[in-house]
Amino acid sequence: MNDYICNIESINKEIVEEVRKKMLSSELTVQVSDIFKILGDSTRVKILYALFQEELCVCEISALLGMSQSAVSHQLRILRSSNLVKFRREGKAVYYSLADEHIIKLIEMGVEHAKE
Amino acid sequence: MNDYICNIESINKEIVEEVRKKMLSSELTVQVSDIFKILGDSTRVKILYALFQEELCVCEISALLGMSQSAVSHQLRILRSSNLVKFRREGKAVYYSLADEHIIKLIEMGVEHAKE
DNA sequence: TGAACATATGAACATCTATTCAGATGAATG
DNA sequence: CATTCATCTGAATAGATGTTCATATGTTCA
Repeated sequence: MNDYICNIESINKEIVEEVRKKMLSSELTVQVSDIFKILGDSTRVKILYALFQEELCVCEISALLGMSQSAVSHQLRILRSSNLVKFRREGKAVYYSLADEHIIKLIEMGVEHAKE
Repeated sequence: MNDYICNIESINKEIVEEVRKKMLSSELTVQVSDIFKILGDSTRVKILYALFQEELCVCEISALLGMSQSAVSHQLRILRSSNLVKFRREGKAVYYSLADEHIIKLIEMGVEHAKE
């Protein structure tokens, strides 16, 4: 980027500084946007919402969503590594469930926003 | 994808159907994930959070974030087209502000989640 | 009107992302 | 222990995304 600074009345430099003080830390902002990035894919939202209703194994999820088992598994990996889901093995099947229902509150709030 | 269906006890087909009934509509899910997609970039979260503090013009935002005017403008275009920000022209400058503070509630909830 | 300034935009580019495909892993079962 | 089944994983690929650069637009002011 260039270091261009516009000439709008000098007082606004103070405003910028005031706003800067109230900003979230850069790390926190990145963490927050990382969470939203995970919710920014409809497949993952569907998986989370399904697991909110019921514990499900991989093949049930792929049947529910009409997606390949592989695609679902890749997305589950992302959800696992962000600690949004947990899983247990039962024989050949692996059952997934929500690690924390808090994430559903976020989704529901997104739903509220979308409905407006 | 392949149409493979696993052989887990037949009763689970009923479970899948039960869950399917409780799922959000596909369009709504896409709309929701589209909102999260917008929040899934730290630059946009920073811009929204800054505008929550104060109405700002483009060059103030770019000074605040240490980003080029062009990059900020491109992001503002995305925020504009999702109706998250509004703007008014004042001479040469264009001042942006939040269209709806509701989006901040979402961000704050993301912050809560991130802090855990 | 022309120069200076603030912002917007299109093209180009590098990076990231989601899915598919092929094959590996790990558990049950005969 | 070989086979079958459910799941996982790595490589490949196509499409999306964010930034930069150059330039266009629109406003002010001399």
